[in-house]
Amino acid sequence: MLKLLAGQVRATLSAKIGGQPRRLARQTTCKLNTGAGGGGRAVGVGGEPGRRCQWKQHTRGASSQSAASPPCQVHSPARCATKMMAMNGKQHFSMHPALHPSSEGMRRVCLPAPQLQGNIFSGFDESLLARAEALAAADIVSHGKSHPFKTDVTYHTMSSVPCTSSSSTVPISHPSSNLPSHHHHHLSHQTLEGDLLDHISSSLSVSGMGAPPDPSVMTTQAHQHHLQMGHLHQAMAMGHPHTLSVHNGMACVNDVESDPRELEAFAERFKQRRIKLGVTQADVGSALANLKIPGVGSLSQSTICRFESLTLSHNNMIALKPVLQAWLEEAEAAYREKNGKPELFNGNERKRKRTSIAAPEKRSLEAYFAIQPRPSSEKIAAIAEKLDLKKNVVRVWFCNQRQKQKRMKYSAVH
DNA sequence: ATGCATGAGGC
DNA sequence: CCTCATGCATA
Repeated sequence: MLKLLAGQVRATLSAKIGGQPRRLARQTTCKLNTGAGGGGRAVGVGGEPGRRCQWKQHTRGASSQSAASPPCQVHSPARCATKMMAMNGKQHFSMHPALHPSSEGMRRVCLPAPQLQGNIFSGFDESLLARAEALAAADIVSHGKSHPFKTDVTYHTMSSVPCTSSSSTVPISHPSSNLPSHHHHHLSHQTLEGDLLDHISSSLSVSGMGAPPDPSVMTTQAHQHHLQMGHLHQAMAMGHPHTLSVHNGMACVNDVESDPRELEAFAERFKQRRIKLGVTQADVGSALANLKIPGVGSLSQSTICRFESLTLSHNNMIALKPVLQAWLEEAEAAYREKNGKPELFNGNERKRKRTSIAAPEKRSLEAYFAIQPRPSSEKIAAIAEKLDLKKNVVRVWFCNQRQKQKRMKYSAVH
């Protein structure tokens, strides 16, 4: 099984890191950030200067961006298009279902969900919307802030999975999309408005106070998957931390450890060592391209930061770990030898404005989200209209909110 | 450290 | 149109 695991990891890596598409299937395209925005799945490039973290990172940073990453080079808008791929092709290893951790499932399971009532009313209409909004507002007034839930959920270590990686590729990934409903009901739909409203009201208020976690979404999805896994594993995972050796071309990555504890420990260790080396998150991100690991390009400061703070999905953490581990080893070796590392500094110009949703609107969105995390297009349009926001902004907000919910964060809780 | 966004890969 | 991995822009 190790092999299997290893394979998986690899697959994961390739898929993600490599810029390859998640399911490996298609390859291609790396997209890097082309001009605009963010990124897609490929490894993009980019580091950024950002920093301001409290730790010491001195800000120097400069902007970075490395130039090209192996695969695609990046930075420019259209460039890359094809290429890449060389690497790995491996892929598809399928694991036994049992092995898979399905991160999603787990995650969800563990997540605290704030209010569930939401599910019950899944289809709210205008009035419901209005209600939610009103409630949100009221809520606010009454308690000061009160959002129903906090954004990130935390993934608790324990639950996680054993081995796993699920690569995004195969297994796990998507449970989600359309999930049916879980137990309770989604059935209702508009009809029950009255009742729903009442419920909602209560729920909202409740949430305001306690902010219970919302299981709605997760629950659903979780069900889809096996929720099981909860604990099982750790055992295996621990084994070896092998580092991944990624020697040319082949990465032997076997880090199988998908043990959340391991990941958590690694992230922490990574952060400390990085700081010790005096390297910023942005530098690490851009330096990754220098590792020349096939399929691995640079990453942004954001991603490194999220890795360290464990705010990436489980799969993503697992995929990135070997790469970061490789960098760390190399950087420490270089440090010992006193070689400065090459890093890269580049500067780039950027400009893209970020829309910012005002607090009141945000509160309303949160209220809606508590009721229905996955509003239909129509609902989104209705919400957008009410809040005077662009529909796409609202849609993206919901997507991001859902993503946040699923985010992993190991908290030792439990 | 995070919010809003993009885009590949999927249904 | 969603999910997921990521990134730019920001607080």
